[in-house]
Amino acid sequence: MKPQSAENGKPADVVPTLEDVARHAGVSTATVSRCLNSPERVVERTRLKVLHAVRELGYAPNFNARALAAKRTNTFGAIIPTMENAIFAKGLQAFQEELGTHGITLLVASSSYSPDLENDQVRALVARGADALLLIGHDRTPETYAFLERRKIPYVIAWAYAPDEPRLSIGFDNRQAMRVLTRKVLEFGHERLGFITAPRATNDRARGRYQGACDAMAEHGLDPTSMTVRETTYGIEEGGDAFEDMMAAPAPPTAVLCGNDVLAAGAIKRAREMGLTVPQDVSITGFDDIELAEIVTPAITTMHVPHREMGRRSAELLVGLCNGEPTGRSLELEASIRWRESLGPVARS
Amino acid sequence: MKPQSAENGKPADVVPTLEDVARHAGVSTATVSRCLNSPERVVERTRLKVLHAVRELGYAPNFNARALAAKRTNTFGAIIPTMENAIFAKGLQAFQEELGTHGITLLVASSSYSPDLENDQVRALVARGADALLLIGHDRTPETYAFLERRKIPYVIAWAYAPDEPRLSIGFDNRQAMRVLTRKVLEFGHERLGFITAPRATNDRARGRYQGACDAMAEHGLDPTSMTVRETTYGIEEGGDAFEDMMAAPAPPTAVLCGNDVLAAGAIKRAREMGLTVPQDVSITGFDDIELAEIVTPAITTMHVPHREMGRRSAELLVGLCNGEPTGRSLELEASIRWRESLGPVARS
DNA sequence: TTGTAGGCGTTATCAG
DNA sequence: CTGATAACGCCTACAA
Repeated sequence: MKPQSAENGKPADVVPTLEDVARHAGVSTATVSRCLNSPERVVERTRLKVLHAVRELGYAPNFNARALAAKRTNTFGAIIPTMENAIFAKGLQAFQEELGTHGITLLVASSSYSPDLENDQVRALVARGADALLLIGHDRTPETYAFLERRKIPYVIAWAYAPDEPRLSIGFDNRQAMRVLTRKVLEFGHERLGFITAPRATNDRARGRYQGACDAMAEHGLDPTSMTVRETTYGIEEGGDAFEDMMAAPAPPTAVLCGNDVLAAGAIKRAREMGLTVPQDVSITGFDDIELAEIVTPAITTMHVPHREMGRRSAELLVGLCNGEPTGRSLELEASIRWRESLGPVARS
Repeated sequence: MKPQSAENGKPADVVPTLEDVARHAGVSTATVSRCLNSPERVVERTRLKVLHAVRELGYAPNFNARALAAKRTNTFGAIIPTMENAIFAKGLQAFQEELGTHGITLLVASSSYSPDLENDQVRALVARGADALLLIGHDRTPETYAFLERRKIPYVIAWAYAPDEPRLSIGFDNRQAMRVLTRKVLEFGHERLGFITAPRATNDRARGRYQGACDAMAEHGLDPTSMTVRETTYGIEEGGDAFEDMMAAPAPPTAVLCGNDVLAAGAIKRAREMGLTVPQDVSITGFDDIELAEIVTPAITTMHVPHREMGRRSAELLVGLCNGEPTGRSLELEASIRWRESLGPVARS
């Protein structure tokens, strides 16, 4: 069965190319190309003719061929650790919106918190012609950084601003933020603290947050090592398990700090199931301020991070970089506490 | 400043090409290409030599060029209405996992529930060489369908199985599912129902769910038009607003059905803020069974949809289609009620 | 088993 | 303002 024609009588299953359009319009391929890319460089009459042919044939430029020839794709890539929860959704949304105003398309990949997978994703995105990349946090394999440098791909690190990291980053100081939050917890009179964190080995944000809590304890004259720590993967259930486990100790914490809101939501849920009242029996705090934090009962007192601002600024910076602007500066944004209901004074024992 | 050399003394800022590798290894480009794509067709000795050169130069194939020449990208695309909440996350995850086992990469785009935007995304993905597409629901512009047909792009529609739709789809019957859920609500003695739905104009799932509720009412001898309906965009707050508005009526509903869990979560939250107890004062049901449904207090009685199964099956079907298997059949999956706490008997008045 | 060479669909450089 | 024509980086018959 040979390619024939569609029901409308037009040639159908041949994907029209520039050349088809050119022939159809009686001009050269170069002219068609110009019509599409810099319409002002061709006279109205020809332009109309060409545009007509384009419509007639249902022509759409082949992106791959274009990228190959033009060495620019107007596509940026973003690699986030996970799409499973909303932690990065809002920031990414803002990133995309800002890119949109510059006519740039966004490709998203998720690494499942695996540096090796992230490395693959970076290569895949770059191989696809991504002009620039948005990355989350500083921790990644040296190979990835080496690859990025060698290919001279502009990239920015979001969700983390660390004063001592050399790379271009836009975000907040995770360590400092958690230190501030922990101080508040301590000011409520809590002395036995618990800390539930995501795996820290390859996650500088999680590490920073943990260290921030330790900082605050030390400041307060408490021994950081007295803090009960549970490390667990993301997830409501996981957070709950860690919490339950922690509360089974002879002298359980009176306040449990969670490295993120998902974990905190899990802890709160489990507390309820265990018959504990939050914050009367135990205080729980979160981090990130995703929608979940407001929904849960009691609502989570958490650290609000500037999701949208990070996304928007990252886009601006990257666009600038691609247009040859001198490499911008890292940008520190503010995170601030959102007071809600899950943190209260220590219970009298 | 001219391209010089990196710290390791190797040429650096030139992106290595097949030809570079070939020269470096003392073979032809064809051989290098074979080493990468069908290693078994080249003897060990040469292969090692080539692989060494590849590593040495940090070579990574240019995807666009490859796609251009091979006319196959091993890339599928998925366009979902939103990434802002978790509704599609789990299914997409499963889709991606299944594709991964076939060596296929996934590109994701989100349409913000706009058919026009979706049309753009489809074209963008196809222009980028997507071999196949995952789409959500049946509603989209005729242009989009026409484009897909003309380019002969395999695609499958997920999240919706409608017996009377001709296109290949994998999902559940939204209408039937909501009808079942509504029946249960009615069996609890509720007669004044409220319905909060996402915009139905360009969303067949939302429409189906609404109709299902009407079906059940009619079955039950109730007038479907007596149901209070509020249509609102996705979002916790929006759901809350719709709920509050609805409850302000002289004879407010005793049970409010929500088109999805996000809306239901908003309703529950607002109910609490209004001093209403769920389900004693008013029952609320959701749809989708995303994580949120379990977290909220009270936990939402909702319709569980086969997220992962839809994702996995869609991937299998699409892979088959790309390998020239005869076009598969649409597949209806089951949705079933998850009983939790937000639905109870009608209050005595 | 390996090399040669043509072509994939665009863009960009130069003449005309 | 428009038309040849040479890249772009890779794949794949076809030959050797």
